[in-house]
Amino acid sequence: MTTEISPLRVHELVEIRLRQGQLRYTKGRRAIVEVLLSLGRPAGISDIERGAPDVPRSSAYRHLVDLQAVGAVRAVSANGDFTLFELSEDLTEHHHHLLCVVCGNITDVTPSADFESVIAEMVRSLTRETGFDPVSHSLDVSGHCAACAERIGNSL
Amino acid sequence: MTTEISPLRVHELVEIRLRQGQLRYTKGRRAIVEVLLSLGRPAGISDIERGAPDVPRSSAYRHLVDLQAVGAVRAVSANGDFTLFELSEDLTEHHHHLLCVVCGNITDVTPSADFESVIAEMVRSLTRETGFDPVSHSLDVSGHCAACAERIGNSL
DNA sequence: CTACTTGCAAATGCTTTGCAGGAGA
DNA sequence: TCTCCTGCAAAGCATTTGCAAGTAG
Repeated sequence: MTTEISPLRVHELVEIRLRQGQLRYTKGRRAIVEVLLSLGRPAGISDIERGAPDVPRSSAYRHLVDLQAVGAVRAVSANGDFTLFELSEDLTEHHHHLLCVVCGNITDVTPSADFESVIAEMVRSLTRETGFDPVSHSLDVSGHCAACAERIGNSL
Repeated sequence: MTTEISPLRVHELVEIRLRQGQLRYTKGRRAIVEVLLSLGRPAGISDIERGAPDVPRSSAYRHLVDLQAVGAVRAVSANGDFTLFELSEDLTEHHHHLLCVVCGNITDVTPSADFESVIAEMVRSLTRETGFDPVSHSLDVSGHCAACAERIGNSL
Protein backbone atom coordinates (compact mmCIF):
# COMPACT_ATOMS: atom_id res chain seq x y z
CA MET A 1 0.00 0.00 0.00
CA THR A 2 2.99 2.23 0.41
CA THR A 3 3.07 4.31 -2.72
CA GLU A 4 6.76 4.43 -3.45
CA ILE A 5 7.95 7.17 -5.78
CA SER A 6 11.41 6.81 -7.25
CA PRO A 7 13.90 9.66 -6.83
CA LEU A 8 13.99 10.08 -10.58
CA ARG A 9 10.26 10.52 -10.66
CA VAL A 10 10.47 13.07 -7.86
CA HIS A 11 12.88 15.23 -9.80
CA GLU A 12 10.63 14.94 -12.80
CA LEU A 13 7.60 16.05 -10.80
CA VAL A 14 9.46 18.91 -9.20
CA GLU A 15 10.61 20.08 -12.60
CA ILE A 16 7.07 20.02 -13.95
CA ARG A 17 5.79 22.06 -11.04
CA LEU A 18 8.56 24.61 -11.37
CA ARG A 19 7.86 24.89 -15.10
CA GLN A 20 4.23 25.64 -14.37
CA GLY A 21 5.46 28.59 -12.37
CA GLN A 22 7.82 29.77 -15.13
CA LEU A 23 10.73 28.60 -13.05
CA ARG A 24 13.69 26.48 -14.11
CA TYR A 25 15.01 23.40 -12.45
CA THR A 26 18.58 24.60 -12.02
CA LYS A 27 21.58 22.99 -10.44
CA GLY A 28 21.08 24.77 -7.12
CA ARG A 29 17.45 23.82 -6.87
CA ARG A 30 18.19 20.25 -7.84
CA ALA A 31 20.92 20.06 -5.21
CA ILE A 32 18.46 21.09 -2.54
CA VAL A 33 15.84 18.57 -3.64
CA GLU A 34 18.61 15.98 -3.62
CA VAL A 35 19.40 16.78 0.00
CA LEU A 36 15.77 16.64 1.05
CA LEU A 37 15.40 13.37 -0.79
CA SER A 38 18.41 11.70 0.76
CA LEU A 39 18.07 13.00 4.29
CA GLY A 40 14.84 11.16 5.04
CA ARG A 41 13.84 13.67 7.67
CA PRO A 42 13.03 17.37 7.71
CA ALA A 43 16.14 19.38 6.88
CA GLY A 44 17.29 22.57 8.51
CA ILE A 45 19.19 25.22 6.62
CA SER A 46 22.38 23.81 8.10
CA ASP A 47 21.60 20.33 6.78
CA ILE A 48 21.09 21.84 3.38
CA GLU A 49 24.29 23.80 3.58
CA ARG A 50 26.16 20.64 4.55
CA GLY A 51 24.55 18.58 1.80
CA ALA A 52 24.87 21.22 -0.88
CA PRO A 53 27.97 23.24 0.01
CA ASP A 54 28.05 25.01 -3.35
CA VAL A 55 24.73 26.68 -2.78
CA PRO A 56 25.04 29.87 -0.73
CA ARG A 57 22.65 30.33 2.14
CA SER A 58 20.79 33.19 0.55
CA SER A 59 20.25 31.24 -2.65
CA ALA A 60 19.15 28.21 -0.70
CA TYR A 61 16.53 30.27 1.07
CA ARG A 62 15.40 31.69 -2.23
CA HIS A 63 15.14 28.25 -3.74
CA LEU A 64 13.16 27.01 -0.79
CA VAL A 65 10.71 29.85 -1.19
CA ASP A 66 10.28 28.97 -4.86
CA LEU A 67 9.97 25.27 -4.18
CA GLN A 68 7.31 25.96 -1.58
CA ALA A 69 5.49 28.29 -3.94
CA VAL A 70 5.08 25.52 -6.52
CA GLY A 71 4.15 22.96 -3.89
CA ALA A 72 7.27 20.82 -4.08
CA VAL A 73 8.47 21.59 -0.58
CA ARG A 74 6.76 22.13 2.74
CA ALA A 75 8.04 24.05 5.74
CA VAL A 76 7.86 22.34 9.12
CA SER A 77 8.24 24.69 12.03
CA ALA A 78 9.68 22.53 14.75
CA ASN A 79 10.73 24.59 17.72
CA GLY A 80 10.49 28.16 16.48
CA ASP A 81 14.23 28.66 16.47
CA PHE A 82 14.50 27.87 12.82
CA THR A 83 12.53 26.27 10.02
CA LEU A 84 12.81 22.74 8.73
CA PHE A 85 11.96 21.76 5.19
CA GLU A 86 10.78 18.55 3.63
CA LEU A 87 9.50 17.40 0.25
CA SER A 88 5.79 17.77 -0.26
CA GLU A 89 3.91 14.69 0.86
CA ASP A 90 2.49 14.07 -2.56
CA LEU A 91 6.05 13.64 -3.80
CA THR A 92 7.00 11.17 -1.14
CA GLU A 93 4.31 9.75 1.07
CA HIS A 94 2.14 10.90 3.91
CA HIS A 95 3.89 10.54 7.24
CA HIS A 96 3.99 11.80 10.79
CA HIS A 97 6.75 13.08 13.02
CA LEU A 98 8.25 11.80 16.24
CA LEU A 99 9.92 14.70 18.04
CA CYS A 100 12.36 13.91 20.78
CA VAL A 101 11.99 16.54 23.47
CA VAL A 102 15.50 15.80 24.77
CA CYS A 103 17.76 15.80 21.72
CA GLY A 104 15.41 17.56 19.31
CA ASN A 105 15.68 14.89 16.63
CA ILE A 106 12.76 14.34 14.33
CA THR A 107 11.96 10.94 12.86
CA ASP A 108 9.45 10.23 10.12
CA VAL A 109 6.94 7.43 10.53
CA THR A 110 4.66 6.22 7.78
CA PRO A 111 1.25 5.19 9.04
CA SER A 112 -0.65 2.20 7.70
CA ALA A 113 -3.61 2.78 5.43
CA ASP A 114 -5.93 1.63 8.21
CA PHE A 115 -4.42 4.11 10.56
CA GLU A 116 -4.92 6.91 8.11
CA SER A 117 -8.52 6.13 7.30
CA VAL A 118 -9.32 6.21 11.00
CA ILE A 119 -7.56 9.54 11.40
CA ALA A 120 -9.34 10.95 8.38
CA GLU A 121 -12.68 9.90 9.81
CA MET A 122 -11.82 11.47 13.15
CA VAL A 123 -10.74 14.68 11.53
CA ARG A 124 -14.06 14.86 9.74
CA SER A 125 -15.96 14.35 12.98
CA LEU A 126 -13.78 16.95 14.65
CA THR A 127 -14.50 19.61 12.05
CA ARG A 128 -18.07 18.74 11.19
CA GLU A 129 -19.79 21.22 13.48
CA THR A 130 -17.42 24.08 12.90
CA GLY A 131 -17.87 24.54 9.16
CA PHE A 132 -14.15 24.07 8.78
CA ASP A 133 -13.13 22.37 5.56
CA PRO A 134 -10.16 20.09 6.27
CA VAL A 135 -7.50 19.73 3.60
CA SER A 136 -4.66 18.00 5.37
CA HIS A 137 -3.57 17.07 8.84
CA SER A 138 -0.41 16.51 10.79
CA LEU A 139 -0.03 14.29 13.79
CA ASP A 140 3.18 14.92 15.65
CA VAL A 141 4.17 12.91 18.67
CA SER A 142 6.50 14.34 21.31
CA GLY A 143 8.44 12.13 23.65
CA HIS A 144 11.79 10.45 24.10
CA CYS A 145 13.60 8.76 21.24
CA ALA A 146 15.02 5.31 21.91
CA ALA A 147 18.52 6.65 22.58
CA CYS A 148 17.41 9.39 24.96
CA ALA A 149 14.91 7.12 26.72
CA GLU A 150 17.76 4.75 27.46
CA ARG A 151 20.01 7.53 28.63
CA ILE A 152 17.30 8.72 31.00
CA GLY A 153 16.73 5.20 32.26
CA ASN A 154 20.41 4.81 33.00
CA SER A 155 20.68 8.03 34.96
CA LEU A 156 18.05 6.97 37.46
CA MET B 1 -15.96 14.59 30.70
CA THR B 2 -14.59 17.98 29.89
CA THR B 3 -12.47 18.91 32.88
CA GLU B 4 -13.22 22.57 33.28
CA ILE B 5 -10.69 24.55 35.29
CA SER B 6 -11.69 27.97 36.52
CA PRO B 7 -9.49 30.97 35.75
CA LEU B 8 -8.88 31.41 39.46
CA ARG B 9 -7.65 27.89 39.76
CA VAL B 10 -5.37 28.40 36.77
CA HIS B 11 -3.68 31.37 38.41
CA GLU B 12 -3.30 29.34 41.54
CA LEU B 13 -1.68 26.46 39.69
CA VAL B 14 0.62 28.76 37.77
CA GLU B 15 1.72 30.38 40.98
CA ILE B 16 2.51 27.03 42.56
CA ARG B 17 4.60 25.98 39.60
CA LEU B 18 6.50 29.23 39.58
CA ARG B 19 7.14 28.91 43.29
CA GLN B 20 8.60 25.48 42.74
CA GLY B 21 11.09 27.14 40.43
CA GLN B 22 11.92 29.90 42.93
CA LEU B 23 10.01 32.32 40.77
CA ARG B 24 7.41 34.84 41.84
CA TYR B 25 3.99 35.35 40.31
CA THR B 26 4.39 39.02 39.59
CA LYS B 27 2.05 41.49 37.96
CA GLY B 28 3.72 41.15 34.58
CA ARG B 29 3.54 37.37 34.60
CA ARG B 30 -0.04 37.44 35.78
CA ALA B 31 -0.96 39.85 33.00
CA ILE B 32 0.43 37.46 30.43
CA VAL B 33 -1.40 34.46 31.86
CA GLU B 34 -4.52 36.61 31.84
CA VAL B 35 -4.12 37.28 28.14
CA LEU B 36 -3.51 33.63 27.33
CA LEU B 37 -6.52 32.72 29.43
CA SER B 38 -8.89 35.18 27.82
CA LEU B 39 -7.75 34.85 24.24
CA GLY B 40 -8.88 31.27 23.84
CA ARG B 41 -6.37 30.61 21.09
CA PRO B 42 -2.59 30.61 20.83
CA ALA B 43 -1.28 34.14 21.32
CA GLY B 44 1.48 35.81 19.39
CA ILE B 45 3.78 38.35 20.99
CA SER B 46 1.63 41.06 19.40
CA ASP B 47 -1.51 39.65 21.02
CA ILE B 48 0.27 39.73 24.32
CA GLU B 49 1.47 43.26 23.78
CA ARG B 50 -2.06 44.33 22.94
CA GLY B 51 -3.58 42.53 25.90
CA ALA B 52 -0.91 43.61 28.38
CA PRO B 53 0.31 47.01 27.18
CA ASP B 54 2.20 47.69 30.38
CA VAL B 55 4.53 44.75 29.89
CA PRO B 56 7.46 45.59 27.62
CA ARG B 57 8.27 43.15 24.86
CA SER B 58 11.54 42.04 26.34
CA SER B 59 9.96 41.35 29.70
CA ALA B 60 7.12 39.50 28.04
CA TYR B 61 9.60 37.25 26.31
CA ARG B 62 11.42 36.68 29.54
CA HIS B 63 8.19 35.82 31.31
CA LEU B 64 7.25 33.42 28.59
CA VAL B 65 10.57 31.66 28.93
CA ASP B 66 10.02 31.33 32.66
CA LEU B 67 6.44 30.19 32.28
CA GLN B 68 7.52 27.57 29.81
CA ALA B 69 10.32 26.45 32.10
CA VAL B 70 7.87 25.66 34.89
CA GLY B 71 5.43 24.00 32.52
CA ALA B 72 2.70 26.62 32.67
CA VAL B 73 2.95 27.68 29.05
CA ARG B 74 3.66 25.89 25.83
CA ALA B 75 5.10 27.30 22.61
CA VAL B 76 3.28 26.54 19.38
CA SER B 77 5.34 27.21 16.30
CA ALA B 78 2.73 27.87 13.67
CA ASN B 79 4.28 29.16 10.51
CA GLY B 80 7.89 29.73 11.43
CA ASP B 81 7.63 33.49 11.19
CA PHE B 82 7.02 33.87 14.88
CA THR B 83 6.05 31.83 17.89
CA LEU B 84 2.62 31.45 19.42
CA PHE B 85 2.05 30.68 23.08
CA GLU B 86 -0.75 28.97 24.96
CA LEU B 87 -1.39 27.74 28.46
CA SER B 88 -0.19 24.25 29.17
CA GLU B 89 -2.84 21.67 28.39
CA ASP B 90 -2.92 20.41 31.95
CA LEU B 91 -4.06 23.89 32.99
CA THR B 92 -6.83 24.06 30.46
CA GLU B 93 -7.70 20.94 28.53
CA HIS B 94 -6.24 18.88 25.76
CA HIS B 95 -7.23 20.22 22.37
CA HIS B 96 -6.25 20.33 18.73
CA HIS B 97 -5.82 23.14 16.24
CA LEU B 98 -7.63 24.02 13.06
CA LEU B 99 -5.34 26.18 10.93
CA CYS B 100 -6.91 28.14 8.11
CA VAL B 101 -4.45 28.21 5.23
CA VAL B 102 -6.12 31.31 3.79
CA CYS B 103 -6.46 33.74 6.69
CA GLY B 104 -4.00 32.08 9.08
CA ASN B 105 -6.45 31.91 11.95
CA ILE B 106 -6.12 29.15 14.46
CA THR B 107 -9.11 27.67 16.25
CA ASP B 108 -9.03 25.29 19.18
CA VAL B 109 -11.19 22.18 19.16
CA THR B 110 -11.63 19.92 22.13
CA PRO B 111 -11.88 16.28 21.17
CA SER B 112 -14.22 13.81 22.86
CA ALA B 113 -12.80 11.24 25.25
CA ASP B 114 -13.54 8.51 22.72
CA PHE B 115 -11.63 10.39 20.10
CA GLU B 116 -8.65 10.76 22.34
CA SER B 117 -8.48 7.16 23.42
CA VAL B 118 -8.45 6.10 19.79
CA ILE B 119 -5.68 8.57 19.01
CA ALA B 120 -3.70 7.42 22.00
CA GLU B 121 -3.99 3.82 20.89
CA MET B 122 -2.89 4.76 17.38
CA VAL B 123 0.08 6.70 18.68
CA ARG B 124 1.15 3.68 20.65
CA SER B 125 0.93 1.46 17.59
CA LEU B 126 2.82 4.05 15.59
CA THR B 127 5.72 4.19 18.01
CA ARG B 128 5.77 0.60 19.20
CA GLU B 129 8.48 -0.67 16.84
CA THR B 130 10.71 2.35 17.06
CA GLY B 131 11.49 2.33 20.76
CA PHE B 132 10.14 5.84 20.92
CA ASP B 133 8.45 6.71 24.20
CA PRO B 134 5.46 8.98 23.46
CA VAL B 135 4.64 11.70 25.98
CA SER B 136 2.16 13.89 24.16
CA HIS B 137 0.79 14.42 20.71
CA SER B 138 -0.63 17.19 18.62
CA LEU B 139 -3.07 16.79 15.80
CA ASP B 140 -3.35 19.90 13.69
CA VAL B 141 -5.74 20.14 10.79
CA SER B 142 -5.09 22.53 7.91
CA GLY B 143 -7.85 23.69 5.65
CA HIS B 144 -10.34 26.49 5.15
CA CYS B 145 -12.21 28.06 8.02
CA ALA B 146 -15.93 28.58 7.56
CA ALA B 147 -15.54 32.23 6.58
CA CYS B 148 -12.79 31.63 4.04
CA ALA B 149 -14.50 28.55 2.62
CA GLU B 150 -17.55 30.67 1.94
CA ARG B 151 -15.49 33.42 0.42
CA ILE B 152 -13.85 30.92 -1.89
CA GLY B 153 -17.21 29.43 -2.80
CA ASN B 154 -18.56 32.83 -3.72
CA SER B 155 -15.64 33.72 -5.95
CA LEU B 156 -16.20 30.72 -8.23
C1' DC C 1 20.36 42.41 52.54
C1' DT C 2 20.00 38.77 49.31
C1' DA C 3 17.65 36.99 45.37
C1' DC C 4 14.44 37.52 42.01
C1' DT C 5 12.39 41.28 38.55
C1' DT C 6 12.25 44.72 35.10
C1' DG C 7 13.20 48.04 31.43
C1' DC C 8 16.11 49.90 28.19
C1' DA C 9 19.26 49.55 24.72
C1' DA C 10 22.31 46.75 22.29
C1' DA C 11 23.34 42.38 20.41
C1' DT C 12 22.15 37.88 18.07
C1' DG C 13 20.89 34.96 14.56
C1' DC C 14 17.69 33.30 11.16
C1' DT C 15 15.82 34.95 6.99
C1' DT C 16 14.98 38.34 3.24
C1' DT C 17 16.23 41.71 -0.25
C1' DG C 18 18.80 45.09 -3.50
C1' DC C 19 21.70 45.03 -6.95
C1' DA C 20 24.80 43.69 -10.64
C1' DG C 21 26.55 40.11 -13.31
C1' DG C 22 25.53 35.28 -15.49
C1' DA C 23 22.96 31.84 -18.02
C1' DG C 24 19.08 29.35 -20.30
C1' DA C 25 15.53 29.40 -24.21
C1' DT D 1 17.63 39.44 -26.06
C1' DC D 2 14.42 38.76 -22.63
C1' DT D 3 13.62 36.54 -18.57
C1' DC D 4 15.05 33.96 -14.99
C1' DC D 5 19.00 32.76 -11.81
C1' DT D 6 22.84 33.62 -8.57
C1' DG D 7 26.02 35.69 -5.10
C1' DC D 8 27.44 39.07 -2.19
C1' DA D 9 26.64 42.34 1.04
C1' DA D 10 23.35 44.81 3.56
C1' DA D 11 18.97 45.04 5.72
C1' DG D 12 14.89 43.14 8.53
C1' DC D 13 12.76 41.32 12.27
C1' DA D 14 11.64 38.23 16.09
C1' DT D 15 13.98 37.05 20.07
C1' DT D 16 17.77 37.31 23.62
C1' DT D 17 20.92 39.44 26.75
C1' DG D 18 23.94 42.90 29.60
C1' DC D 19 23.40 45.96 32.90
C1' DA D 20 21.71 48.85 36.46
C1' DA D 21 17.88 50.04 39.20
C1' DG D 22 13.56 48.22 41.66
C1' DT D 23 11.20 45.25 44.90
C1' DA D 24 9.64 41.16 47.63
C1' DG D 25 10.71 38.29 51.76
